Amino acid sequence: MQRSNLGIKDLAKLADVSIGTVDRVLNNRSGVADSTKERVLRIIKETGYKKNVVASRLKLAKNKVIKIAILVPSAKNELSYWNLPLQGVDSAVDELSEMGISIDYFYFDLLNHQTFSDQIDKILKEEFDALITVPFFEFESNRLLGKAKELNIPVVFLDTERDLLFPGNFIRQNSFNAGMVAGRLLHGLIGDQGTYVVVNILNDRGKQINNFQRESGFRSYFEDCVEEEHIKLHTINHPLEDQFDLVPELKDLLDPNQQLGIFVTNARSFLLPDILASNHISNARIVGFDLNDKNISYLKNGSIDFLINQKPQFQGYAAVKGIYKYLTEEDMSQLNIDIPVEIVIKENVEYYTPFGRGVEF
Amino acid sequence: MQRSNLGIKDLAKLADVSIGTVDRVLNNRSGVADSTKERVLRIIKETGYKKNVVASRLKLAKNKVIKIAILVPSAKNELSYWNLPLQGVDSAVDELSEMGISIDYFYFDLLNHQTFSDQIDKILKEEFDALITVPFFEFESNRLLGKAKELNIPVVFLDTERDLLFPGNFIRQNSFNAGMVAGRLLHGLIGDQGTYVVVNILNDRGKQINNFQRESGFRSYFEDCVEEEHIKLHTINHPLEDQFDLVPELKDLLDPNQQLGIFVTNARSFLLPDILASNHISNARIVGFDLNDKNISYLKNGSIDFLINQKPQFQGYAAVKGIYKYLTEEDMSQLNIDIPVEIVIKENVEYYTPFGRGVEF
DNA sequence: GTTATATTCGTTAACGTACACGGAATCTAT
DNA sequence: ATAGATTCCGTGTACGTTAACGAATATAAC
Repeated sequence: MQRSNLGIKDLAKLADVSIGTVDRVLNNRSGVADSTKERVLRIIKETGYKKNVVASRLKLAKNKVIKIAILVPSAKNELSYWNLPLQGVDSAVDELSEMGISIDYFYFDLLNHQTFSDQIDKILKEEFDALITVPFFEFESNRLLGKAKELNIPVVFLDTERDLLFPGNFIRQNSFNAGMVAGRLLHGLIGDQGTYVVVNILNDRGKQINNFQRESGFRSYFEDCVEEEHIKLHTINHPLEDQFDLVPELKDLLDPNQQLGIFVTNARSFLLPDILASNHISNARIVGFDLNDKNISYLKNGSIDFLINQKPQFQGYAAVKGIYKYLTEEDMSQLNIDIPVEIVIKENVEYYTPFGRGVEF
Repeated sequence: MQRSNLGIKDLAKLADVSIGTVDRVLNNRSGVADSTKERVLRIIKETGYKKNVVASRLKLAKNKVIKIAILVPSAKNELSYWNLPLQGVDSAVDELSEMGISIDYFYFDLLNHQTFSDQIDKILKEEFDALITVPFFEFESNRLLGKAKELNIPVVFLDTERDLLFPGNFIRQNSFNAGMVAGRLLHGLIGDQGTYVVVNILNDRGKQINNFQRESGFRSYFEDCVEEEHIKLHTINHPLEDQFDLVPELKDLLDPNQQLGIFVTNARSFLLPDILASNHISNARIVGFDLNDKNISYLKNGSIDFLINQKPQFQGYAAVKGIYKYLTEEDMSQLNIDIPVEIVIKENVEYYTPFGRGVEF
């Protein structure tokens, strides 16, 4: 890291031109002779010049605000998961407010592809500098990436990774890896002799990419780590309904002499403890995802053993910061982030909960 | 958050004075009549003006560099723990380099109080704007805080919290809480029937505050959470020697029919697996602290089950950022931080290791 | 040789804050 | 009454970057 700390003015002196010319070279604008351009470029390389982003944004903050759009599923209520990335986004925008940055929110309906497409079109028309969204619809995501590539607008996808026709930027947890983590945690609690159940609680949209990957990672853990003998490992795919009761399916699987390990592949692990209790199943351990209020309260009373945090607030925060870094420094390194698979238990949950002890996300 | 985004110039216009006068009021310098001062203050309040820190630092970066000193134990080698906070410090300084900030490193000898005191005196003479250090010596830490208070220099302590005569700033993990976390993790693996051993591996300096607090938290977990029946819970305090062998003490405690849960209260949990193996003890589970290379390699091969991360790099990083925020915005909120008790296992260790997948500390 | 048209480059005024400098007004002392 | 001190406040420059403006030179067309 070459912290030379010299400015455009010094470059000008060294290259024996004016700062205007150096500026033209740096922002490769037209109107500079090839010979001088070469000379200036040489000086830039030799000195390891790095532009002062702060001064640059100070100048530009008024006229050239960086406009970011975020398009997420419309939330049913204020406790919705999708408010969390938005919180992080707000927090980053607030931090960068002095640098001239603005954010506009757009929403689509998870059950309606068209609403996503319509919003995308609207956003692309309004000349935003960057877009944050989710890759839930494959076809539409591909269409988006194609258009964005033409317009040279960076797109960052949150929450889920998926293969697309163009390379995309993803800020999300590796769900396969998260499943492996869940595998070890549950295995540690239950041991080789127990019965294991992967519970996919499906909503209107059915099984999502994350569910598949988490289950796959979970199974992979047991394939890798357990002496090949037959671990009893089952899967239940259950639609989410008003009167929700897993037990008929569970009962067949359950050996009362064995411990039961339950891995819930989404945020609805809070549904399990009551069902288990009402059916007098007491030897079960649960690992689930996400720090929603219900999950947290069951974690605190011991009904849920582990929660895995995918840091949704941080995803939004990091997306904005990454975009800012890319647009101001042409550094793309922060546009692709593997969110740590954070393990949360009763004793450390307060660090991860909003307004808890933590300062980070 | 009132993002009015108006500047000192707008304030001046509103108050019908010049920007110079507004500046004098803001930085409460002398030379402004009470009546106008009052008027300006009213405008400031009404508009919710917030100074543009970035522009301010741009102006001051050259002449008024923020000078920070960091005083840590001298490292035996490059892999030493104390290089980690320094890495974080460097990283923060790098991030803030455009804002005019500099760091100077000082070292003391952990076995010699006097070296600490001498370095403190040296630092205080050189007119630093802030100091980062560790509170390992009680008397000397008190002396430091007293002097720093006089000179109005903020001090941030890393790694360990301790009661001192003046209120201090601490960026550290709550070790009691970390012990509780270890308790639950080990209890989950071993269950009520096992034997538990807290191992304090002592070096030249004996038992440290963190060791006490971690053990205390660990014991507290079992008091709170386990149905009062007698959990078998023992403590071994063992000096660190070349030929280190815990087993004589362990053997007395060990029931071959029971699982053994070992909680190592410092970073030396890597010493245990070999000792256990050479004595044919195979039913032991280990929870330790810190992501040093040896611990990580045992974590990866399954000899250690959990490691607790206290994010030493982040501690250094956060200290510098907190000091910067305090000195530029008079916001002390980032000078006291409870580091999350991060749970690390084989499957997620790569997120926490330097040059791993993570972007944060 | 004059005018038009590019091409290349220097000058300068911002962005918001800090602070030195000095001007103007009021007050004190002789 | 006038010099000097004091109080109050406005002006101007600087931080590093950007970009509009225009000056200088070269090339082309008549």
